[in-house]
Amino acid sequence: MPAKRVPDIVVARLPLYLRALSAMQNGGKEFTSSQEMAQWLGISSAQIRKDLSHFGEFGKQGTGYSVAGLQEKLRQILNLEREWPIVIIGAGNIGSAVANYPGFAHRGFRVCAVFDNDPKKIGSMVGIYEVCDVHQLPEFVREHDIRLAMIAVPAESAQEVADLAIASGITAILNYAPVNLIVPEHVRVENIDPVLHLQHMTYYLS
Amino acid sequence: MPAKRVPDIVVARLPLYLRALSAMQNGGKEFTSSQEMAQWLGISSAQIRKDLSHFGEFGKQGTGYSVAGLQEKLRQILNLEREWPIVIIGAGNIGSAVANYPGFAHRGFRVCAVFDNDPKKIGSMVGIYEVCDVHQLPEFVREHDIRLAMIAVPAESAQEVADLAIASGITAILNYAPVNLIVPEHVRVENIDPVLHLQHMTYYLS
DNA sequence: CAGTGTGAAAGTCTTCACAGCT
DNA sequence: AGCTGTGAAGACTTTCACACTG
Repeated sequence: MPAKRVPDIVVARLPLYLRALSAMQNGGKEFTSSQEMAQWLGISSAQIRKDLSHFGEFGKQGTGYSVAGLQEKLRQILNLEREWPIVIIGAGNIGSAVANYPGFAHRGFRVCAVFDNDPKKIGSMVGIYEVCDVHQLPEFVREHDIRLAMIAVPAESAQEVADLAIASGITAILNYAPVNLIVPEHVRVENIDPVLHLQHMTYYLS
Repeated sequence: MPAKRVPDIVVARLPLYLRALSAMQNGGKEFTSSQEMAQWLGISSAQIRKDLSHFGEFGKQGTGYSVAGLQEKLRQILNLEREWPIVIIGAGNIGSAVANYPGFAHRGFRVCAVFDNDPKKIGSMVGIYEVCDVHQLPEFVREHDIRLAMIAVPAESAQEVADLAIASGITAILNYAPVNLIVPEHVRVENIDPVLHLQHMTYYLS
């Protein structure tokens, strides 16, 4: 499918397109156009067409795109035709909230376990999950062939926990700790730090 | 300060620099260089120097940057020398986790109230906050002159809630709902959707 | 016609490489 | 020597504008 190498920034927009298409489908739409999507997303229609053109020709001239059809294509491209298991490391505020977040299930992911190193938390329930000892992480990850982890531990422990996860076979990390993780070449990290966003916005608040 | 117009992408990196500098200061460092920061952050030293050069000359040749000094400069640039009050709208999983997140206090922000529209939640406690009726939002925002809101409500209500917040005087929104908010020119929105990050990463997991 | 797919042009961002300061 | 600040070069991204198609 990736005829040539596709810029990462293009790949990053595909999930956004997918999200818009889902919303349109819920609204009962059957067809859409690059213009309509563009308006919805606040970007240019040319960009959407160009982005999609990296992967194939999914539209019909004069008609636009089938909402269901384009969704399916994007799911294929993003490897979302299967369900990905995820582990959460850290059972504090954020870890618990993420574990109970209902938004994963219908978008390709399933949280399968929550880990922590705090003896007080191990064994307790976080939603439907019993918190496991982080020492069991390697075995669990290997046994269930898990690639994705979300890290929601304090900044001080994040690197350590990431190292453990990677040694266990994790190759993609969504990191909620406010630190830059150092990881080997073959591992991808994305970060979520709300404060970074807030500090970005305060620049524009005179 | 902004000699000319500074690219937004440059502004977005300043908080990252600030975060790295804080960590260095906690580690007892007094001076650093663009190279050291670059290594820490996984970007190029030239980029850091170029970014900073938009705002002034903060380093000393041969020596580098004073960790404390550069931090102060960045705080000035980002308007972080004051503390910004924030309201949270939505007292579910995410809203509660964010309300109790200890990471705001020392980075320039203070959560001052949590709102919801669910009568079952209104009046209950979320950490140290009593959940207020969202109908009180306009008055509260005006009275305390609040500019920043975090939206953590279900996707279906997010736009409605954003409109209310904006009408009340909010001009910057950190949106946790998985939808694209449509807002007037003068309002800034940043989005956090973990699923977008996960879907981005699965592209690279064959 | 309305709307795609796409080269070519324009615009933006990053890296290079080096003069110059400490 | 070591490291900054910065024009100029290079790389990357977005937009334009139009031939073409259903």
